[in-house]
Amino acid sequence: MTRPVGRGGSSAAPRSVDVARLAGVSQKTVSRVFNDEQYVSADVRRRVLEAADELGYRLNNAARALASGRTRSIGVVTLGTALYGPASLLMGIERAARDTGYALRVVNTLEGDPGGIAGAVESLLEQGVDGIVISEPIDESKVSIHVEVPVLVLGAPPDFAGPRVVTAGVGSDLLARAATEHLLGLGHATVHHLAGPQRWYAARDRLDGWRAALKAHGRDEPSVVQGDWSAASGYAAGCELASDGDVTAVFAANDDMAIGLIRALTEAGRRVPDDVSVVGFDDIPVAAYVTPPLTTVRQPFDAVAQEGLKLLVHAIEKPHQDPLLASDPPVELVVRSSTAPPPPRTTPGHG
Amino acid sequence: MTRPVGRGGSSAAPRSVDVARLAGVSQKTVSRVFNDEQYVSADVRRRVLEAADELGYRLNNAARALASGRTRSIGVVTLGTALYGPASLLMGIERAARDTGYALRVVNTLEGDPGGIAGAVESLLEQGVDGIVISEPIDESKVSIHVEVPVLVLGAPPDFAGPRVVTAGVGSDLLARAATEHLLGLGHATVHHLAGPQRWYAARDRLDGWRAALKAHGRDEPSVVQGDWSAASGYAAGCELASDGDVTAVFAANDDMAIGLIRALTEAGRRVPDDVSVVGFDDIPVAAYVTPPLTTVRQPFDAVAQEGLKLLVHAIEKPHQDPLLASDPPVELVVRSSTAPPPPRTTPGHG
DNA sequence: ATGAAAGCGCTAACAT
DNA sequence: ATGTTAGCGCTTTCAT
Repeated sequence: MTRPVGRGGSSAAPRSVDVARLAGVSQKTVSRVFNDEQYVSADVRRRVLEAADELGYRLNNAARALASGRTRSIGVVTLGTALYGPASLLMGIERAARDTGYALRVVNTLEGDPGGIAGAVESLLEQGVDGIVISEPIDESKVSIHVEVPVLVLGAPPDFAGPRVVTAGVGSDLLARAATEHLLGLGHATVHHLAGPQRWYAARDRLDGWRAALKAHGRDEPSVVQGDWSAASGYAAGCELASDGDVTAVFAANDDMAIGLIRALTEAGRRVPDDVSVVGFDDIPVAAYVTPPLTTVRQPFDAVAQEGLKLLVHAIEKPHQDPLLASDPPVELVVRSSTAPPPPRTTPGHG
Repeated sequence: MTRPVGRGGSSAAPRSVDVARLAGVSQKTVSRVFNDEQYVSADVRRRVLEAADELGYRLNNAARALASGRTRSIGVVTLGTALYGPASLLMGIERAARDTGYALRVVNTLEGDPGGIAGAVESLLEQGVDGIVISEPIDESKVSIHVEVPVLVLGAPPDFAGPRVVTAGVGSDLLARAATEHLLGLGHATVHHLAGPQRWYAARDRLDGWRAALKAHGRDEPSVVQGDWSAASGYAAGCELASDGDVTAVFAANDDMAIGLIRALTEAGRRVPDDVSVVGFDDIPVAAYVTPPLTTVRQPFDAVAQEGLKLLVHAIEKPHQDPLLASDPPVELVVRSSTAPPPPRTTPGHG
């Protein structure tokens, strides 16, 4: 109690001046060392580093950000679900961000959140970020992105535009198309689609890909069944589809729904893949081990995150150059045992 | 080109002085309004808010942090996997953090990362955080947490101690015990365990719970089979266990492994649950829809995250009070169709 | 209930 | 290759 604990107290964190004093150099030189600037002699650098180590010095990021105007951090807006896709993407983003030397700030938008994406972006801006990534956006009241920092939108078409917006990984329609064509190639007359919630761009994308494949091959487009990503909704859809004898192939917009669907089909006495083929989307970790092992399409989350971040960092650090362009991620269809040729038509007529 | 774009340029973000000027008050008053301090007349508050709105003013967090010494953000160290458990926990933490007014900074420790948890903590400290949460820690070279800020460890026993460490959600041994006792209650002579990687506290916890249940009931403790959380490792374990006719019940440390296990058992001709009962852990979204629907144990991730954060925030904001104590999270066993009484012993001897 | 002055710990711009 | 000076935009402390 005889000694103030606050400023100047014994517990105060060491600052760069303290290091400078101990190393016998100017404070600016310490700054140079910690910023890897050139023109510091090896000897001075060593002395500074030693002094810093001795004092347990740590750079103060707030001061650095204030003085430089750069925070060296990137904000990400996620959906706040533990769904495999979004979660994988987030992990990929963290890894990629760290590789490029940026820290990560995360804000969720729970579905139906007040403010939604716009609110999340606002909150990130206030926290201070050099760039923002919007992962798996959903469409809510036309977010007009009106921010000074560059924005990376992962998994939405470029019409999500704004002043400094870059996009990556928008090829999920291609993947959906590949899935549908796999089924068509097996000999199915047409393919039904169990769609995700249409507020999600990811869901719309897959719907588009399915539709494109059907159209390209001149097939009928059966009416779409709506799900909400959950296995429960897949189960409900399966109950509905099981009663329709024309259904021989279904493309589900994610694996969870595909698994629910298969269960409903099986319970209704329709065998998978003998009677009905099912393909999923995502290749979740258990996809290869459910019954039957699921044919599905795999998204290269890591690659998408990595490329996206490269574009974002470029936009942050070279604001006057043209933004880089994203390349389409590779299509990877994993064929397992939930798909097969359609059963022979035993009843040619409908009655 | 006739006008510098930098300082004082037209694109500079408005500061609190600008707001003050427009509102006709002092800069300090603007600060008061934005910090919800008392002693600001309703009229002045309104004028300040209007001015801020007009200019598009946003508080500068770096400056605030520098001046106040508080960052109003919490750092979380995660494992960098998209596994359901860790991902759910992270989402829960984000939500809870935001509810308490803190922003979130996230750092992964990929398994086998240089520096590991200690490195991640160091990096968070440098970024500037008021508290740290270590989610689902793994045991690597005895991390001695040596930091000034409070640390919340989620899902590890308190021996992970340090100066200002609080713990929550360590009851997963209780859940494991409940799972094992469910099997015992069904009449199984003993229960095998398919364990997670023992570097994870979560895995050890479950092992302990299983062991405790067996011991409490005076049962044999079969040798443990090691997995790595993946369905593939569960499958491998299943191949091994299928050949042992004594195995009638298995408790798997997570659902993914349980699903792989069931597949191997089924392929080997051992029916689940008729010949072998299996219980998983986590209640992943598809657990109810795989074949057979999985009996499993559910962790209240949200509740754990919320309680943990309450403790952490308390430790941050009331450093001189005693830390709050965590209550054990509730046990929730979800009984579905992968568990049943053991088959009648048709072959009494081993010949 | 409001304001003035000082300074948080760093980087930037300009010496030397 | 190294040092000096002046802020960055807030909060703090102390007046009033």
